[in-house]
Amino acid sequence: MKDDAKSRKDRLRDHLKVSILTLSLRPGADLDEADLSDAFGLSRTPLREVFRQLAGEGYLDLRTNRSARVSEMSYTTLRDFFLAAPMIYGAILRLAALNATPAQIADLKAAQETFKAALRSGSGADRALANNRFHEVTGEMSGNVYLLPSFNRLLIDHARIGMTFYRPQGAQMSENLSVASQQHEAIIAAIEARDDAAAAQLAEDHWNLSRDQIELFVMPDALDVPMGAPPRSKPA
Amino acid sequence: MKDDAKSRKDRLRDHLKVSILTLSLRPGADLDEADLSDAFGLSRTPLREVFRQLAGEGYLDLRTNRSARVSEMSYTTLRDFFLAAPMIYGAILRLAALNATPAQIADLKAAQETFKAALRSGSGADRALANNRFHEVTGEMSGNVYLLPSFNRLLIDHARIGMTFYRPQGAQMSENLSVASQQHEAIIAAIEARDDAAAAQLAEDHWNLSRDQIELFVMPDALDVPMGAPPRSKPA
DNA sequence: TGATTTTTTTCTGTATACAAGTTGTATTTA
DNA sequence: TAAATACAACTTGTATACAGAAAAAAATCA
Repeated sequence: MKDDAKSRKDRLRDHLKVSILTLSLRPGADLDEADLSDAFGLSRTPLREVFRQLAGEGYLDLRTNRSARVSEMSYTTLRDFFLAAPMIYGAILRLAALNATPAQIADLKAAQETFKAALRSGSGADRALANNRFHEVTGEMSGNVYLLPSFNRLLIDHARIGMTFYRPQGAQMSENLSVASQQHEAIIAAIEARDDAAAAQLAEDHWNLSRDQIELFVMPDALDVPMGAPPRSKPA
Repeated sequence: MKDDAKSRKDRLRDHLKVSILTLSLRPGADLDEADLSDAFGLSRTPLREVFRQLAGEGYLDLRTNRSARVSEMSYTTLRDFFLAAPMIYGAILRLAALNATPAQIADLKAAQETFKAALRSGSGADRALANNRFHEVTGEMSGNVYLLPSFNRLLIDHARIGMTFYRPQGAQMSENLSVASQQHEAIIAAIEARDDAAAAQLAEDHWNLSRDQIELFVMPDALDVPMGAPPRSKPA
């Protein structure tokens, strides 16, 4: 049971989280208990406990007598996401500035270094995971148990939305990512200075950047699309 | 396995939820797997799955190789609660007004009837549970998967805080409960009228009433506290 | 051939047995 | 007596076997 500090259960949990966040496991995908049981050397009992926990965190959907599924992403969820994200992100960053500990600030800087490395040489998945980790740390900093469940739920789908819409390697996107990185630095500075107003403002800016990037791909070149528009066209 | 529509698992889940919300199971209380297993005629495997789910919803805390515990309520959580509740409640009620279906409005009216019945003849626990159900329905109405996790987490502790601070049967409290009931009616009206601005305002009013009631017992007779001024003074 | 029913197979849900870990108690030692 | 250690009782974690439900495949009938 004590494998090497990290139990097989933890490894399975991490594997599923990463696979889901990077869309390696697609929304709606079925998970086979027997396969995973084999692959991770775990019996079905602990495996199903991991499923239940991940379902609670919003990674999976469980239906009785049916296989576990990666939680869905629909048009509706995107709309709900746009509605909830600015509010929660602002509140979390404001609280992060007020409550961050030195150890957490060190974590945040480390996360930002990883993010910058991923920008230089990493894959889209690496970027998404590193960005996800950065924001997870801000959540830990806020330390508010009532806001965290929603915040973490948002982060899951933000990563997945990012994987969807940040994929094409346009010049506009490189520029956006560079700005995002600068905003991360500014966020770190605001938190270190305990400047909660600045942190809240940066949350808004950071969100707007992300939102614009998403809209760029949801509404390609947003110009007079006829009727029955093509699913997606690549912007310049 | 198919007992009578409601499985033994569901019954256990409901029992634990009610016990925790009404403080019949106190924050920090240890849960014995063998006892519950006996009492509900369930083996430990499904029982532990229920534990994991309830932990995900914020009812329980799980620690490896130690017994499951009812989630704690500390001074800190109360502070975090006061911070997060107004924001989330407002957003939920606003969305509820915009998205409620006729069936959900019927549910809400039924919940309010139960609440009024509990006010007349019920115990403190009955009132807390009926009030909890009323607000749960507003959460369902909002239909926003990103806000619901935090909202439901807040509702758990709101019920528990209510059980703590609404206990003494003063005249002030009866008056407050009567006002709360009237606010519920107004909330129903605003939702039926799809008036989201009114719903948001009512959320604020309803929250303020609840907050004042809590403060009444946290700071009894809150008169000119000398040094270290009180965190907030009661509005007119 | 095509639709429908029956049978087979596969997968999920639960019970139970056992392994590993924790806590409390008794015993030893200084 | 106080601290430390060893032992015993108990509790949690995991594997496995089996029961029940859903899905897939085969067989039947029009």
